[in-house]
Amino acid sequence: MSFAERGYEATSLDALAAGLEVRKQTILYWFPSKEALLDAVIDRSAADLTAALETALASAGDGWDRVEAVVRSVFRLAARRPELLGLVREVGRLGPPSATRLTAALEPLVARANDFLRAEMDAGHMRRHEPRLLLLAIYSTVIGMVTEVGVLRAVGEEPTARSLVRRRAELLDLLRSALLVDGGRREGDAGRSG
Amino acid sequence: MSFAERGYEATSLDALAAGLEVRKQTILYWFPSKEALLDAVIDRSAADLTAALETALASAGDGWDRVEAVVRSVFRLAARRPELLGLVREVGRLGPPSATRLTAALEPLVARANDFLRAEMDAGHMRRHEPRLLLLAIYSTVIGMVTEVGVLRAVGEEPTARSLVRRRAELLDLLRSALLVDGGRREGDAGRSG
DNA sequence: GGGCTCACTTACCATATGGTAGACAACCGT
DNA sequence: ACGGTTGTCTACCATATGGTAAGTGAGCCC
Repeated sequence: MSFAERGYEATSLDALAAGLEVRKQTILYWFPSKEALLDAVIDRSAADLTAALETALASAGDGWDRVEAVVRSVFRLAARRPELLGLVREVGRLGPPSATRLTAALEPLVARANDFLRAEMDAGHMRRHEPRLLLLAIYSTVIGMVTEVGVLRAVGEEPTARSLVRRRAELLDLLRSALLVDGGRREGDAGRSG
Repeated sequence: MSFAERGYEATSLDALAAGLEVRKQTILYWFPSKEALLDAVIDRSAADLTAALETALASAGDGWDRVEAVVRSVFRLAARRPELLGLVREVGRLGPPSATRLTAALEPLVARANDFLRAEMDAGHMRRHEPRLLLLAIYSTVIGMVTEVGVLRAVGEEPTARSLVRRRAELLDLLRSALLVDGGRREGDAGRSG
């Protein structure tokens, strides 16, 4: 869906319909309004995203493997269905009520990630951080590495498939260094342990 | 400028004019078109951003201090002039030609950052990474930590001033772990200094 | 075959938008 | 005092947009 590429406001129903080789009224027959269409797209995307991550996590091991599985899954989506991640980005920008809908749909994933991170920290595998802020940071980085085509070009990297692989490797490297305890240490020892 | 908040397409000249307590035609008198206005805003924002970072860097020390100075500067901007960073995000999303204009205006900063990172890596202070991709990652994380209000709420953090300080601390912590050699494990080659 | 629903279409509309044309008042140097 | 410039305004306009109303034809059920 080109809501993700051109942006919601910039995408007219006529343009959308033309892309589907259909008249605008056909869209309004299936969806009562443009916003309802967006909601439907959000629901569908959230479901797809959840399914993809769920699948990836199902066959993943423990600990760091799970982080890596999620990242790889997201990058696979970036290659196969870039609109999906673009939509997440776009909806986040639109703010309520659409953003609320999306975050609500993804809340279970967030909660799981939160619990996971906390558990890993408690187990001493990961450095201590505020899990919520850590999630925000990881989210931003991953989405950015995957969707920021403009910035990518600005730093002189063309958004090819090969580049995507490089970015994935780079990102995993960074995350490992940032998160894993045995991937670095030395910081003021974690004061507050639950 | 509310281009940053509501988005370029979603911001009408009338709305803009109303905010300025002026008629739309006054805007079109000073700027020949809406896009010209955007360009002007971009130029101004890029200049302000550059000035802010330049100032921060001028009184910063060496090595990691410089990264920290930049991050602190960006967070200060986030508190004082949130539209500035919002605009960067928005323009990045708009794509060419506006994005090209912005990236061109910020290119000197990018080049400097690139050189800096490479030098730090060569000196063995930072882990080896592709500087360009590293920049992309840092950019995404910083902008995200500062502008992703929706995601912030989604993870259960209210975007207050206090939260901003927490986010800054968290981000600096993460960056230190991720980037610094002595903040992490033994990386293959690069002889670790100090 | 008549009625009915379904998927989709054409016709149309109210509104909002970016932009043009030109009036009008304040201010200027002479 | 006056012609010109400057900044803002009112009056319009062409177009695009989301949405409503009203068909139209294919398939189906009896």
